[in-house]
Amino acid sequence: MPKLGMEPIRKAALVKAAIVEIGRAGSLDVTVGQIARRAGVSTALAHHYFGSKETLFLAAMRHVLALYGAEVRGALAVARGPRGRVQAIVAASFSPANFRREVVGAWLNFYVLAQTVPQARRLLTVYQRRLQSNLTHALRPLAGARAPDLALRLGALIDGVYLRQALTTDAPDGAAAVATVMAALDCALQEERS
Amino acid sequence: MPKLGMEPIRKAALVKAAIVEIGRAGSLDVTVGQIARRAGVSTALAHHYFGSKETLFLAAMRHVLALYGAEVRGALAVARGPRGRVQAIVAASFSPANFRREVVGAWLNFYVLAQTVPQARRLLTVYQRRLQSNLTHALRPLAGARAPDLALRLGALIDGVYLRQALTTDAPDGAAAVATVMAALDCALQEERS
DNA sequence: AGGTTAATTGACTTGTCAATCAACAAAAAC
DNA sequence: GTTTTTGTTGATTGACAAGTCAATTAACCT
Repeated sequence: MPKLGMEPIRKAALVKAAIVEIGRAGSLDVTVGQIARRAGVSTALAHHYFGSKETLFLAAMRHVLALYGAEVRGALAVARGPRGRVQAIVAASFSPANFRREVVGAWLNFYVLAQTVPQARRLLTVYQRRLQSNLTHALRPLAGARAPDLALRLGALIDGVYLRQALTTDAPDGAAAVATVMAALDCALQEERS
Repeated sequence: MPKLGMEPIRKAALVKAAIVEIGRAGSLDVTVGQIARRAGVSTALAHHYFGSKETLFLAAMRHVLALYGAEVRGALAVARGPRGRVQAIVAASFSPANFRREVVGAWLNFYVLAQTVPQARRLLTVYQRRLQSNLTHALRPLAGARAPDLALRLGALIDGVYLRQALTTDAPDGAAAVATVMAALDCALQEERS
């Protein structure tokens, strides 16, 4: 049965399964067995490729963060004008891919993981810094010296709206989320002009 | 050794110990043994009074939420003017008691608990609704019909700023947090006036 | 004094799960 | 055609933790 070149395929499947299981369970209390079963392999294989549950979790985090980063870059590439760039970042944060219940649940638990696992914290910190930096650059032409402060505010607002999604039973509404954040932006810009 | 009327004392001690341990561990992965030891009792006693780990966690949540609610009410009682009322709510959210690392860590994990335990979700939902309602009432004289929308935005911003505290290694800075939120408020009010 | 009740615990049961290991299958290399 | 490498798993181990129980101590009541 063994075919060659399985490693990347299995790893990818396990990472994806881990995200799904964490999202479904809404907790990091998922067994390697659950993840492996969903990926269609044995627990031993999961350990074979990742060495430990923690490593697998970290790989899952990296995957989610990478997806998000790619989405932001993609949206930025086609965005026009400073305000368009900000909107691109916000919209990417609430894109259907990132704003699904299971993904939000996984994010929430990655925050928890970051409390205990230094490497997880580092990953999240890097993400946050990059978001902050992206927002600041996009805001610079609009808000000048106040750009960093505004970026902080908008970044926190994005996180907050995201977090609240974890509580509501309703289906996620990305458009409404974007509208909320963009309204805050416009109000800040109006303040700027005056 | 047994003195009478221990129940409320033990329960309180266990609840407090649970919050501390959850905050310290940064995760719900704390054993009843750890909590009991910190409270100075045996694991059996913890089960005797609470019946299950989950019930103990729910009691801890209720305690944190009650503390927060009391702080908000207290601040509202002495606040003057509509803007003062908003500031009171915000300041209570970032008061030294609520903005300590361990408490923030506990909050974060209560969000996680709410993913799995319906009653935990109900508790958090009630808190959020009350915060929303308080903010809306305070904002009504300032923002009129836009009060609900603004309350939503400010509420999410509070949550976001709070969440970010869970990641930084720095000591919490409640004043800066309040400033961030109040800046957003002022900017929205300025928009209103124009 | 004797019975009831609250407080308290150590020992035990039961279950679970991460991680390991020994073994097997097939492709590749020689 | 044997040997090595890669993929794969069932079975096992060792640790740990939630929840139970029977037994103990002391206060309270009458």
